Amino acid sequence: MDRADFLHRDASGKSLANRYGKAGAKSTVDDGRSFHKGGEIPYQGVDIASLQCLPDHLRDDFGSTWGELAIHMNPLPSRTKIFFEDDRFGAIYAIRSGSIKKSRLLKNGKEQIVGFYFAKDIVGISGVASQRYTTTAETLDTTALCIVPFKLLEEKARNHVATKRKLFELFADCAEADQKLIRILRTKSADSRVAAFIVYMVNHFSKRGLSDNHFRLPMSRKEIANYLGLTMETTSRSLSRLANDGMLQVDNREIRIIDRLGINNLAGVCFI
Amino acid sequence: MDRADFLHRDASGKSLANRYGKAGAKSTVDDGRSFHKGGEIPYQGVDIASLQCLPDHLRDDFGSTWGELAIHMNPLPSRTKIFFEDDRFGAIYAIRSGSIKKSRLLKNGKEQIVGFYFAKDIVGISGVASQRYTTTAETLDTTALCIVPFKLLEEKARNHVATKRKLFELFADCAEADQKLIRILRTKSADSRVAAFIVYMVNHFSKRGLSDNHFRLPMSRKEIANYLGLTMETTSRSLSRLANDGMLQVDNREIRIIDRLGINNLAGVCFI
DNA sequence: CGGATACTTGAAGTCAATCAAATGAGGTGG
DNA sequence: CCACCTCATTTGATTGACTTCAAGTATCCG
Repeated sequence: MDRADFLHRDASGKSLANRYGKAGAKSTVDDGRSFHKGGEIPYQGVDIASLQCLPDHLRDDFGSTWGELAIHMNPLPSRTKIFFEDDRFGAIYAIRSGSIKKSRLLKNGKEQIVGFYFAKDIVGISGVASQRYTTTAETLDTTALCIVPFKLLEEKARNHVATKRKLFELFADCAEADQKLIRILRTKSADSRVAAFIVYMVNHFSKRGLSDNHFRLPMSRKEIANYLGLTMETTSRSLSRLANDGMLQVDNREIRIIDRLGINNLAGVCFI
Repeated sequence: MDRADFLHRDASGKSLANRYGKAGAKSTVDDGRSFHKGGEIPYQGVDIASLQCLPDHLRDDFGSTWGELAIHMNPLPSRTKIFFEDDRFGAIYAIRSGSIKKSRLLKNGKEQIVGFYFAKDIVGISGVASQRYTTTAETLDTTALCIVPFKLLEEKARNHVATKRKLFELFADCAEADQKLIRILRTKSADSRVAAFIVYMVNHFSKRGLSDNHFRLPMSRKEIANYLGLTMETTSRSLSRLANDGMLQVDNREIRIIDRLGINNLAGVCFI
């Protein structure tokens, strides 16, 4: 079985998450090992105690709250599915680098993108309520993850108030992301939606210590359009318009913000 | 202080929920008593053990899981605020009869309606993560509620697996409602959005033992439009069109479904 | 280099927002 | 009980924005 078969679930195959979902706390490491077995990316062992594994805001005062629970994974290639909608829930995933899109498969076979996630984000938590992942997660470029088996986390949360609180926060973040998308989709103007998307992206990146005026989009125009409830053409035209109006420089997927105030005003309509 | 002043928060006033939020498990009953103090609706005492208070699906095999935690309230008049966005979270509310809308206040003072709720629904649970209500809840007509102080519920959930599971379910329902709205808002056609709304309403009612082909809308066209991301005029026109096409009978707020299949097909676009 | 895919741009049509006005329903006070 | 007022709703006409269909250009990857 080659890696593509393994990672991209077919009729009989199982996604990464499904394997982790079935793993007890004890056997998690072994499953982590088997995940990359025979893959092009060699498995280099589990860095159980790695503090680099998890984002700063997930460490407690001793610097180790979740690090000791997390399994440090080697980078996954672009367009790798991490878990599928309706897969049994078993772990949450912290992004160390790269990017992920979350989507739902509609009954007509089309996908509905419900969010984009980047370094220091956590994905998969929304599955805890129903014990199944509510979305499919897929890498947009080479992406390094930490797997945090939920059973361990839950156990820790039982006696550790800070962990419990953090779990609740992650939950609240999920809901807030949905509300943000609802606000965007209620906005009529395509330009405002696109501006809101750009502002969201740059805020997200700058909050994480990256440049506050330029970044590279890891997703296609089609995917942006899908997320924003527009067509690819309209999204492209909006970006061109924003560039023509001197608000942005657009060079393929490289975006540079020229008129931050203008963009904010335009995006503001989404959040008024 | 008259009731209107008390229920509709002004600069110094507090909503019902804020009072409950500050109440400990012990003093909840007293706060419940004080809520109606001086109001036109006389307070008749707390029906602690009332099994009628909560919907069937919130009872365990012994018929009393949540009933013993709930405070049975007298009906509130139409257009009464139950809790406000950002109020301190303290209790969840089970609707016995009537209807509620949940909304968020946008920065420009406009409201954004995010959901409608009816008998046997639960509202307020989304506040648990951030310990603040994430929306404002308001009755649309005369509405009878049960208040379930969350501290008691949480305590029960600690040792009672079924309660814990039910809490998770309620959480998942919240998220699912958001996803439903996202699907609707991504739908281009106004007719499809309105059809989806009608289908949602009738399904909701028929699942709860009411008629599966007619019902009365408790909310205005403006509120439907707000929820669906349309204007009032477009919503009205869509309803007229559906009526003209022989799918519905519309008499003011009374709706009767004539062509269930046609409506479903049209609405289906929202859920494909 | 060549094929495929991603992206941009153009032209035309459709549909919802907007502005405007008329009608209908509900509530109030005489 | 009716006149009157207010607010909700419907309906009409117009305008503008987004989609759609179509063609051309750029970029990526072997």
